[in-house]
Amino acid sequence: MTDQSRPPLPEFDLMGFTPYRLAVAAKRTSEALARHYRSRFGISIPEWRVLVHLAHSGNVSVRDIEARVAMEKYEVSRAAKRLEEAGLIEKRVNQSDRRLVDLALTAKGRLMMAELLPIARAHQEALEARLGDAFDQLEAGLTRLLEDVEPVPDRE
Amino acid sequence: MTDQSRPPLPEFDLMGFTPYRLAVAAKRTSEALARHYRSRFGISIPEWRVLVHLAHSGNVSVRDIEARVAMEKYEVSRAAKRLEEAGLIEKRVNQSDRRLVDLALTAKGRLMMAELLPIARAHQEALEARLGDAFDQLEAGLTRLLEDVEPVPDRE
DNA sequence: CTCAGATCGAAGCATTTGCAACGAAATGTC
DNA sequence: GACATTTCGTTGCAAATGCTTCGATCTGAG
Repeated sequence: MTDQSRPPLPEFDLMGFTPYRLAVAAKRTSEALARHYRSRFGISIPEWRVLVHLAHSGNVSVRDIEARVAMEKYEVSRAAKRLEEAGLIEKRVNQSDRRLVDLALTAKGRLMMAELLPIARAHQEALEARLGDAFDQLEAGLTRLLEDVEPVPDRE
Repeated sequence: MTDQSRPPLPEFDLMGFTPYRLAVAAKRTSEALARHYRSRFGISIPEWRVLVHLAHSGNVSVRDIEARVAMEKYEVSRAAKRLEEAGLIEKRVNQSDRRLVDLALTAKGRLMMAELLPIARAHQEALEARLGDAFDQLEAGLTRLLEDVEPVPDRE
């Protein structure tokens, strides 16, 4: 019943499977920084993404962030809720369209980001330095991949 | 209080941040296939990884899989539990070391993988074809990244 | 103006995840 | 052999996630 050799299964190497490799690479490269802002500020990755977006885009709605960052709207909504509870952002109903909620960093949030962004940048630079030439190749590949592969094909 | 312009925050572009780009790339490239085996067989990504490993490695323990695939042992354990319940693998206590649990595909599991592996391979080939030259660059970058960046640095 | 339909964001609910603690079994020490 | 230590795998519990539904608001047609 646990026959592992009868009909020869097609060879398939997970280590050479690009989606898998990308997942591992994503996890490894984000681990160190994520751990940092997690232990230092209690921030999760979705929250971090929202914060970064707010850091250079002033007032934006949940919808705006959903459109730009690769996040579902409920992720943005929940991240925003936690960030508001933590006093890092402020939510305000947009007066010209009251369905929209404008998000903006509070002073506290700005302070935190002022500390965090340089660290993130340093991480990026460290990664670039470590990979050397391979970094440019990686980026070229990623650029092609991200521009080409549809965001959500959504077929069954 | 929602002052978004006072102390000029460092510029930081999330779209150019490699960990973010990798995460998006990983999600997009795995989406289509994951949806496929999910709707067709009710398999999740962790389960898929365990299955692939078993497909070409005969009897292995949870520990073995944890070491090879980028998964925590509890993920492997839980995936194995679900796969056993689904009748796709069999768990058997290793007789020479009874702490170990040997995992192996059942006939049903082998049959499923015989159908799934060619599809996965086709996805891989489609991706390679679509990216063209950029694929080789991507792979070169990933190879460097994966061999170089430590699995779990684990510093505070 | 009225009302159907679309859009925005929040929330309920079931499932999954991460972490820590645990029991069982093996190993090493005396 | 007795006992502390380590290894293996599982599980309890709290938190996070994904999906769907919901209410509120806006838009457009008549």
